[in-house]
Amino acid sequence: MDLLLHNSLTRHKEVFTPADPARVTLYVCGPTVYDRAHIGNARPAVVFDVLYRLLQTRYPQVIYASNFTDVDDKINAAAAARGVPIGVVTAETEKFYREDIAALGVLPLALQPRVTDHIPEIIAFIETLIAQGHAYAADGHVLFDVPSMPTYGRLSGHSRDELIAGARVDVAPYKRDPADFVLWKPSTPDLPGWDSPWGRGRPGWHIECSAMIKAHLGETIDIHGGGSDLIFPHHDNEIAQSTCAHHGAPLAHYWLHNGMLRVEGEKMSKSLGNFFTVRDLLHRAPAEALRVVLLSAHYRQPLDWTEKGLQEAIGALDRFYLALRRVADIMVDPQEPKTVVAALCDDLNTPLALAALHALVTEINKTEKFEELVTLKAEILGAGHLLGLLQQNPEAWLQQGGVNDLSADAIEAKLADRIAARKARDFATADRIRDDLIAAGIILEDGIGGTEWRRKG
RNA sequence: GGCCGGGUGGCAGAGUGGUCAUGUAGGGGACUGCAAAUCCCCGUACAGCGGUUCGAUUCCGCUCUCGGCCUCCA
Repeated sequence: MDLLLHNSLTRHKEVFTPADPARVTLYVCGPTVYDRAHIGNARPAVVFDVLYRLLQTRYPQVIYASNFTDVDDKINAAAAARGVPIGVVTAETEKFYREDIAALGVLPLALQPRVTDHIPEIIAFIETLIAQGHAYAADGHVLFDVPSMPTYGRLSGHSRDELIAGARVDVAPYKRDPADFVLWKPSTPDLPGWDSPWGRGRPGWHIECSAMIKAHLGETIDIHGGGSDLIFPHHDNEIAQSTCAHHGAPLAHYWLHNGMLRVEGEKMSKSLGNFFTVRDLLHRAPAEALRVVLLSAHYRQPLDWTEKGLQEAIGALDRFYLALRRVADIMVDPQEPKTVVAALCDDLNTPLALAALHALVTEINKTEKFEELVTLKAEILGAGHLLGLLQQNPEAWLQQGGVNDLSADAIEAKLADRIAARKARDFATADRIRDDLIAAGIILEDGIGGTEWRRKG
């Protein structure tokens, strides 16, 4: 089955054909490490994790890199505000990011390069651009010469003229052309800086991705991903730098962009007070539920983060794990179901994949036949593996609770009392015990094999 | 102002030129001591106006409207 991906470059779905099927390369723009990851940061991490998982089922080697941008004015500001060295902010934020993203079931990446580890490569890259006549030094800066690249702005659809016409900021005097952008800029002694042919300075925003892609993946990669807000200027500028440095070789064949997150219908912003960090949300809801929310809309669509949506995600996982609990004793080898694979192969249609998973769950709930239970459980777990879901013990999900909740032992004791009461057909006592447990957030289910319990999500 | 992308049932959210999304909420039924869970059934959703077509929610145009980017941003 072909894998179709929507290529932002052509604005069409295209069949994915890697340049070298033996070595598929993927790069996704990572965070600038100055503050806790917010839920919007988590969307590309989770979405491209699903792509990574899907690619791994189809190709023997997938090399996936995502950067940490650890040189940036926002970092400088954050460090100054806290009165700590920049390295403290970046090291701490990177650690938090890794923890938060791992909690969301994102597979670890082998390549997570940092800008500060690639300064020589960046300087070399800039020197190449100057030598090729695509960049120039001026007033301690090095700028990319936009008019030297006729196809500049193709990804975003912006022409250089439109950019200049729509410019809302004053043009720096050292720029030859108003559209030129910074590759290298001077640093004052109090700011991080490195010696360079143009004096002590630091890299501009876009150059690090071009340099690190070249260093780790090569001149041309298969897939480049990131948030849609990066299309312009970041990705257009990456394309400009890399294409010009590499004699016209494209930077990436396929460009994928995820849509932006909103919160309760509003733009997420610190000033509105609706700025959720992943950490905050992990305290309020199970990580797996956050992941389901992030996959419940197609990655290119905007996603409205709502409390209702989060509760629905918890409900969906309850349904999945309830079905898996019923077949907990059956051992299977996970197998990717065709319906889910087909959904994901159609430009990562995760809502459709989730619908297909619901259909499998309905099927397993309906059947008593052992052979069907085996097949369906294998497929449900296989779907879960592709989506990064359903990898925990059903009881772990269904009985997870907060620290102040009733302990499992206490619940089991009450359950034993109730079973005795029911045996004696003392339903008044049995119902009173059940009501007590419901009040404590415990839901009971009397089945033919005994009574099961779970915590209300 | 420029460049993009949307408007689907109470809500969330796929998709399609002509019988079905799916989930959730709601109504009914089966099962249950009663529940819970599960299963079954139900409600004539495609912003508006034109056009193409035997037929459009799906294609084209216009209008209205929402959002992203153009400035740090996933």
